[in-house]
Amino acid sequence: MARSPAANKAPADARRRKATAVAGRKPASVAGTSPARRSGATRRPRQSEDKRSVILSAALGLFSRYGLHGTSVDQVAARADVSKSNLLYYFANKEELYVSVLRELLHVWLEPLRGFSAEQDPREAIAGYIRRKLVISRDQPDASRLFCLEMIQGAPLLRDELDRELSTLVARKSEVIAEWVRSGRLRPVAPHHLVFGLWALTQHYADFAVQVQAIAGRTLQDAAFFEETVDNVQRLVLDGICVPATVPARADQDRTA
Amino acid sequence: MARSPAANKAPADARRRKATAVAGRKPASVAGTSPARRSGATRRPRQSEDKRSVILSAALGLFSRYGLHGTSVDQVAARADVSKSNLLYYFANKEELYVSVLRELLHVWLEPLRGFSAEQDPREAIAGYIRRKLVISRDQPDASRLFCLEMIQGAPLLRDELDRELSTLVARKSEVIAEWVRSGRLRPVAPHHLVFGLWALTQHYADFAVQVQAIAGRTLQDAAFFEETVDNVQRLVLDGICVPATVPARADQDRTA
DNA sequence: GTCTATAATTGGATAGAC
DNA sequence: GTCTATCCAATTATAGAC
Repeated sequence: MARSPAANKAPADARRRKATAVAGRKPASVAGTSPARRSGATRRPRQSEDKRSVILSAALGLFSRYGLHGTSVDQVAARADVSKSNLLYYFANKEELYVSVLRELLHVWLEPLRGFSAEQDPREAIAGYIRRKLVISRDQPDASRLFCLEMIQGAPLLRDELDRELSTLVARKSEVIAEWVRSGRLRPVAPHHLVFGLWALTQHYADFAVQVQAIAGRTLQDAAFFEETVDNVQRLVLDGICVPATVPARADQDRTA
Repeated sequence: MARSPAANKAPADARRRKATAVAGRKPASVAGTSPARRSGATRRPRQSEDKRSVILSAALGLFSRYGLHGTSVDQVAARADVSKSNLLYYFANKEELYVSVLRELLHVWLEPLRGFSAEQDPREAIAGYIRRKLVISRDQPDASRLFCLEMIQGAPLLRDELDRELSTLVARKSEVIAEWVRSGRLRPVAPHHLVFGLWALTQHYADFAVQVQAIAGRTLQDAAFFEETVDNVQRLVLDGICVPATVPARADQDRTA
């Protein structure tokens, strides 16, 4: 299967290109077989850029639903409104296309987390983070789903980035959370688990949208449901981890207490 | 896995229609000649049952990682230690095998939720539920992943069951949660969102095990990490939704307010 | 029930004209 | 850069002997 880079029986030169794309460490410069990859040094004509991004976006839509193997390049080409061979002019092969999509994803996906810093009020920072992540789940559900797909499958094509970019970022932000806890602004919580919980709670609404739809009858596309979701998730998390002082007094509950 | 006798029996005609919503594939004509499915009425020799379940379990392992399209029947056969054609004697085609796996899954997946009833103490019920779901995430991560995969893809082969079994069960249990809220034993929370949150928080550790491993360096297989996870998730959820009476230290809040 | 072919088709990738 | 026409590998599924 095409799962492991050099573990199949493709022709030699084709495999060479695949291995390069998959391993990802090396500067993915491919010998002049195809002009698909010659970035950086020379500027690319605008038209090419546009077409590439059209293809990438079509690919995202399909890969995120059917996976790498469930999607044919024909389908991507059709959706991007280019011919199959033209697509293969821009991306040397299917796997390179897939990885290209994934790379863009990782950036978007991590962006909201970069904002965390110890100076912020944890309640505001976390509430804002939840909202931002839910906005992404609402506006870019495909991205979330593809990321999830890739994780489920063991991230064979993203493992390097995972170990580097992602885990170092999380390590830094966990330190921020730990600082919030130390300074008494947050209840004791294992930072990693809080991060996992935030991801899980917010991405779920994109990844399991079908299930949410089946049960709640609505998805994040519905404005009211979106706000309802933001509110519920925020309260679930915050009222669990914030020190009691930061919990706004609820008059009715004070009366009953 | 659970060999429920009446679990997954579809009549021969179901085999014939294998047109799926999956990426616009056209139906492959199937001549309904294989004896793969003749159940219920006649008892099946034990050996057949055993072999079927061996195949199903092999299929789960592969489908859950690589998806329906990412897995070949050859691979399943190899993993189950049977020949490909022998496998196709037991399951008329690849899709029937896949659906058979999914059906068993849904049952396991929903089981813990059935326990909820209004008479229980919500705190105990929910804490117990979290632990049970995390046990499943630990012991049957493949099942969780395959379920997730199917959801991401829009559950094309499970949609009926989703709309029936799952959503009616959730509707009933949501009523239980609502009752807990009404009786003041739980903070105000939208039942659906609580259910989604519980699922998301617990299944995340199975579905994103690779990410958890990359960041935390451990998975639920590690006993200490498992208990740490149970504890953190329980606290996150419970201290968020339980009535303030169960939350210690309200005194300072009154002072600042 | 199990096996050895093999039919039948999909789909990734290339060649070469323009 | 783009297209048409292929090539060829991978796989599903079937036929039919034992």
